[in-house]
Amino acid sequence: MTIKEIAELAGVSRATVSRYLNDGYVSEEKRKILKKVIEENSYVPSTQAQTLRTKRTGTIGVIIPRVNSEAIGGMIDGISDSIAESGYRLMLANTANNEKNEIKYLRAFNENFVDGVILIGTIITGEHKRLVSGMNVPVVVLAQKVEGVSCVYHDDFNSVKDLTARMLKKTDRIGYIGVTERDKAAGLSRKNGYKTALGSKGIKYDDKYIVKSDFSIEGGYKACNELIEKAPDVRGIICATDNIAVGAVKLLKDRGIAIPDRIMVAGVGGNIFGEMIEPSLTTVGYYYDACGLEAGRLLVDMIKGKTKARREIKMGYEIIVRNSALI
Amino acid sequence: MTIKEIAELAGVSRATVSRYLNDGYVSEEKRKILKKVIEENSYVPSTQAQTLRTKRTGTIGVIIPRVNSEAIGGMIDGISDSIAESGYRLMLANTANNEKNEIKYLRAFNENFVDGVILIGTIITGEHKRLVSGMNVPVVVLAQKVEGVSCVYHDDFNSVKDLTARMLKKTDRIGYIGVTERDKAAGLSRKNGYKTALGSKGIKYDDKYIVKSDFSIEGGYKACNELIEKAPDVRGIICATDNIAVGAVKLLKDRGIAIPDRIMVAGVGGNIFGEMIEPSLTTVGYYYDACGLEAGRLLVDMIKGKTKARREIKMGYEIIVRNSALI
DNA sequence: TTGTACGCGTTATCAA
DNA sequence: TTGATAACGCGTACAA
Repeated sequence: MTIKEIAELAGVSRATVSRYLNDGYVSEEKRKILKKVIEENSYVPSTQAQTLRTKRTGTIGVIIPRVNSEAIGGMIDGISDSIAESGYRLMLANTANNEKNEIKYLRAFNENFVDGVILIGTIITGEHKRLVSGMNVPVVVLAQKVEGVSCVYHDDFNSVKDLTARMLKKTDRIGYIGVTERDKAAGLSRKNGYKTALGSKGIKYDDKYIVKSDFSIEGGYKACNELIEKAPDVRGIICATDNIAVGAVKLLKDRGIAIPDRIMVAGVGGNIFGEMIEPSLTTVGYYYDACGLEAGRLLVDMIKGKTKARREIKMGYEIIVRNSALI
Repeated sequence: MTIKEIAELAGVSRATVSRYLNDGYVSEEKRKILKKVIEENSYVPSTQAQTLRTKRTGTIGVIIPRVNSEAIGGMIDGISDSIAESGYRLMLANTANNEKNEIKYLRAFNENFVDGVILIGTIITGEHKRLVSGMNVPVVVLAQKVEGVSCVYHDDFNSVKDLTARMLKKTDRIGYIGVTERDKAAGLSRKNGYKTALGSKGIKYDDKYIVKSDFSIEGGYKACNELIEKAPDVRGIICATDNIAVGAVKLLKDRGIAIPDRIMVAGVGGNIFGEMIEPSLTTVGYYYDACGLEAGRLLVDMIKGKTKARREIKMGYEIIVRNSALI
């Protein structure tokens, strides 16, 4: 079914059908006929043809590093909700943790397909920034703060600072298991939060208490082992992610070290499995759904031209105290 | 940049540019010029216009109940991989666990946007089946077996039958915590697996050992309590999902019942958190990634017309024995 | 091997 | 209030 056939069936011109569907500047009489004909033939306009004419695709592209993650799942849920409200569709591009793919999809989205892009970032390189600045559709970066680009991000810095400060009330000897600082959010900001908390209490930052891990549970396991070898006097451990914290807890249990009595452990992320493990995990919770919602709204505003000005939205957090660190 | 502008810049006709981009029936000389002009202007053809002409959108629609789940995440990863190989894009429709939304998106995908649809199903109603049969793009149902429709699904029946059979070597008094049987896969098939295993050993199916839960951890917690009240002599529990099993484990621990010595517990799904909890969870693992991969390939074959015949693909499973049931 | 000309299904302009 | 008609960007018979 095309608009032409509908027009013929209804005995009007294509233009009238189009008007009926859009502005609605049509006489009551023809309106009735059209309603009937369209319903009977269950006619739906071709999105492609519409896009060709109007340059509006009605879809939003979301670039994600992977889909199999609670945090990302939550953010996508939020995005889905907010853009569905505004009648947009969602197109997902999964980069499988490959920076090159991010660039590729940014390019693709820039040329076609979408009216706007949400990039759930991990590592944002100079090339990313350049590309994003030059895009001809609006872009919102999610979960990373990027100078000069609209973004919605978690308060990685203050949340870890808070977490560390609370643990500092129990002990001065706190270690840190971090991740690559190329990831500004999970790597750099969280570590800075830890450092700043130490500084506020006049404690000197000491490399002896710092180790690095990848994002896996096994990574956390190994890193924790390294840490307690380097710094046997450590009494608390802040882990940059919950995954790492789970690995750390495992290692400590395997070595017969009492949690939290001998060593406290805390993670970051608020993952659901934190409350399933033994002991349950003290952590920082972020509002993933709300972040996605906010990003979706911001982007839709930008698309509709409501918001000319760039915006940076920093979201809140909550400290979730459980048994691995009673702080 | 349009094909017309490129043509002018290169001093050829639009048709030649189009041929260069598609069939490639162009002289070496013009080929060189075109390559240069196209690169210099970083020209990319408009997908909408292409679609309008060719009726091919180059994208595949995936309808999912929610995104925040390990199983679904794994399947999407698999789909992404396989369709990216074939040059298709992926469009995601999140129904937020609402059957009405599934119908809505099926309709939308049928009219526009996509060359094929993958439906990750939970509850498949008659309306679903009718709609799917009448679609004018190919459809593959994932994670549910649907008569008369191409589908890729887990072996819910045999996996739970196996699991139960192995537990039956330790005890005859096995309870079952199930979910709604409107979900044919997680509800009906798994329960039938349990029943059949009992039958094979000549044990009479007894309602006393059966309770029902929703899909949540809390649901499992409550259901398990109900079960041990109804059947205090139960020595093993099969849970329809890992989530439920986690709740059950929690309840038993709270009531001071030793796992697995007094009561064994097993789940279904192979979720990662099963190995984090204490005791670690015996479960059935499915190959989510592989399922998604298979579904993607099947759909692409159907789109390209290679596979006229409907196919039903049943995927394998593995029993993962951990500490909650040493079977 | 190349170019002309038409059509895909819409929306937008303009004159009636 | 309506209808002709052009235009969006592309692919493809067909003729050259």
